Amino acid sequence: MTVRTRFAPSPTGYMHIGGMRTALFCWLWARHNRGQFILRIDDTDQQRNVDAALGPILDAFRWLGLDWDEGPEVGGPHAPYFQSQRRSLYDAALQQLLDAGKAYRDFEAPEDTQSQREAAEKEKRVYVSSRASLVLSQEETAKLMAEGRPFVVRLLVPRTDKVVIDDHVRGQVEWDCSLMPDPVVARSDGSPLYNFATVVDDAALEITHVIRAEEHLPNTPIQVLLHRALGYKTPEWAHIPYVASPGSKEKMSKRKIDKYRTNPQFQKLFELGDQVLSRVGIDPGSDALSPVMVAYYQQVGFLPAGVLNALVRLGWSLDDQAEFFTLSEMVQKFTLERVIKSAAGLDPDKMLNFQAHWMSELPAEEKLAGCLPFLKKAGLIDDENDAATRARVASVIDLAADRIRVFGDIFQLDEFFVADERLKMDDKNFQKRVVKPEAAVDLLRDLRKRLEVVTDFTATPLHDLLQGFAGEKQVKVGDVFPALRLCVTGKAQGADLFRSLELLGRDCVLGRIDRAIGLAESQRAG
RNA sequence: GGCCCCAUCGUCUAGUUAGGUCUAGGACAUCGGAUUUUCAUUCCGGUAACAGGGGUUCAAAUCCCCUUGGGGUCACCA
Repeated sequence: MTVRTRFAPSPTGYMHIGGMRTALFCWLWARHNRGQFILRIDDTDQQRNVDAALGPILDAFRWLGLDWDEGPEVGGPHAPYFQSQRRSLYDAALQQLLDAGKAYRDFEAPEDTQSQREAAEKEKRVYVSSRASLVLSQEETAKLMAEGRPFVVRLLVPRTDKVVIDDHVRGQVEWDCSLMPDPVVARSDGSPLYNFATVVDDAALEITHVIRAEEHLPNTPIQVLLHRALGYKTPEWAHIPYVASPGSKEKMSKRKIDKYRTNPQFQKLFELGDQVLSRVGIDPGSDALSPVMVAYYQQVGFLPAGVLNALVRLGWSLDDQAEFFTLSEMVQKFTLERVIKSAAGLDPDKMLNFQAHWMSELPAEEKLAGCLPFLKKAGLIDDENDAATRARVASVIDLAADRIRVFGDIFQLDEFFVADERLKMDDKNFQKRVVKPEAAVDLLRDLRKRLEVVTDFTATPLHDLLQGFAGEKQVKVGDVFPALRLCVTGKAQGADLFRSLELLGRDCVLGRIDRAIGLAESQRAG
């Protein structure tokens, strides 16, 4: 048997991080078994704009490197892969159910059904369908139809049956059919409902394993009944836990983003994200892009490897040790058997840690390729292809070392790209290190003279020079180094000071010292 | 409320199927310390969990029951 799994997104305009985890598990199970992974678009409820709303979803798959064997763009033997284009299949299946007497036309007014439901609830009684339309004779039914009386089609639930599944994650789960209302399978306009279309398609596409989030568990008995009624072989089920928001068991949701902003576990990620996004021209406060969406991580400069690793470890583990997995290792080692049952909260800190790990493994050339677009978007460089620019960026990346966890972290080193007059000063520390200490400005002036004449403006001689200078002046290096750093980078801390000086170059360093001295003097005067 | 699911450090998890090797392991976070005259990294170390109650058993985190708690879902949405 060839394993075939599917992921069936609705075109919503964005890819949910939790949905992505579900998709990843589907994909991994298919690949692990050398089977096929199918993308099917559940757009029965959509009108236009399917293309626009689908784009970000396909982009997310492409970005993470999850390919699909059948589906949009690639087609396949069971095309089309949009439910909106498969109507004839549903119509035929509907007719089949009706002909076999396994479904019936329900002429009951929706309000009546609703009030029965409410009455049952009030009386603490289980609600099941009245089936009033079931007693109608063929003639009566035909008459009502001829009159144009609206009806829905309901599956006739075999009330004495039980549905038992052997779920790959949850084990045996069972439902008593006597407690189930007859589910609607077709609306009054004849269009199929989710549960029905899904079953028809899962069978038609020969899906062997339905792997989906556990929120679908209550749909399962209905779908099993539908499979049976249509004479299909039921697929195997695996209901995986949904992705919860950090530190909770609540399903992660796009609408709760304001709440997440105040969640301490989300703090570092938001800080990082806000900082990067504001530089690349995206409003960090807007909910058009948030950590609930896969695109967020891409825009902030995460690696697919980092996101993938974080996702796979959410609800799945190999053993008591392994944390890091490449995609191909995941394919090799993933099994449904080792998926956990309980909901797993997204852990942004751990995600950042996975990310940092894979970034540190990334070859320099790829780091460069990743950082360039960020600098370009922020207007910090002009031409990504210019050899000199690339060389400079490469040097900065090398200097930054593991300070770059996401590509957007390159902005931490923006002093290497901004013009001198636009260098932002960390005012608080500038006050403390340069403006307030009496001797600081004089010291900087003397230092400037030395820097002006030093023959070899590279890290090691510069280090020796500074060291000697401090000794000579009888001051602590702690009084000189930080002040100099503030003057030339605007920051209180950062990458190696001497390599920074070398990379900045003599002219730049001298100019920035002058500017800082001027700034300090005017602040002292003021 | 009905139905269903879940329950180990703050978080992600190992251990539960085949009870003993678990004085409960790892990772992230956190706190200390070392290295780096900054920051980051790296390295060492610390704090920290079997929801509660009953059984079964020589022995229970592991099996059974109850309680509590958390969650999902209850549409002519998907």
